[in-house]
Amino acid sequence: MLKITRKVEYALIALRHMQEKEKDELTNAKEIAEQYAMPVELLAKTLQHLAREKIVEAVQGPHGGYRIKKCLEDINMKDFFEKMEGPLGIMDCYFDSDCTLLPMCNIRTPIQRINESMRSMFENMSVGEITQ
Amino acid sequence: MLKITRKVEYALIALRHMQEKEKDELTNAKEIAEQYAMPVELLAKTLQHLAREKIVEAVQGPHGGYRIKKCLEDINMKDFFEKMEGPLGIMDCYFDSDCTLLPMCNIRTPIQRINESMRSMFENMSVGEITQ
DNA sequence: TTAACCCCGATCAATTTAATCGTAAATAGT
DNA sequence: ACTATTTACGATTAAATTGATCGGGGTTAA
Ligand code: FES
Ligand code: FES
Repeated sequence: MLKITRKVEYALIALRHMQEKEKDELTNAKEIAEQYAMPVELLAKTLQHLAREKIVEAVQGPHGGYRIKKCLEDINMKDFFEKMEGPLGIMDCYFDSDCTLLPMCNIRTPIQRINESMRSMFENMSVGEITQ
Repeated sequence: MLKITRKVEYALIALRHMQEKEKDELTNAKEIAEQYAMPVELLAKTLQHLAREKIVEAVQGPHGGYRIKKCLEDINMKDFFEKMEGPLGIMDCYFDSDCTLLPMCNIRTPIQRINESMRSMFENMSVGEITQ
């Protein structure tokens, strides 16, 4: 309950790893995967996802790799989570079709409040802050 | 990602339902399950769990049922979540054996910060606030 | 003594998450 | 041009978590 996924974890670790390098220096998936004992393929996919989101830039071919593209201070964690995993809410009903599951639900309003608190907490936190 | 479980949802709905009744009035599992279209057995289990935690009181036998026991304003959501689902953290490594999974993890400290934020957010929120 | 409740562990099913696989496509070095 | 190294990406399989059901108990009012 209330856990983040491996994909997000791998993404953050990779970003931090890249951030510790020179600007423009490339890092390939294998290097990161080895260093942090992650399954290469899954990390690769994660990096590809980050590239699609324009957070990192990919360079193909031998000696290729990834480098950070966007300023990480400018991305907040809520957006980051949503880019990586889709809508952020403690219950699915927060989004699609207003609580269809429990038609008589009596905790709708308070649940929305919790959702807002959580979202705004992550909104006030930048990715850069996490990866330093 | 970052979702609460049905068990917690059912518990909150049940508590709110009970709170709308007279103090000391009993509600049985069947009544709640029917009203909110929940599987009786799962809700029953949830109520039993609440009883074990002394949040509600169970009365056995015919015309038995449950009633709220503890003042809900006095339980914070962090404790409530932990009573219902165990340790609360966005990553397992927050608890048992410091991040054994990724020995070289480079985001330990920031992850702890996020955990603390989340925990304190839920600590400053009472169950009563949610169930009104 | 029976019917209407609660109690609880064990099991099974469904969903979600994690990991792997297979096949491109790009490109630097030769 | 060929080859080795790298990213790209959908499809599939495996594992873990969550949700639901089952089967056997207790308790007690009527
Ligand atoms: S079903 Fe959406 S808050 Fe209850
Ligand atoms: S493994 Fe615990 S924060 Fe990274």
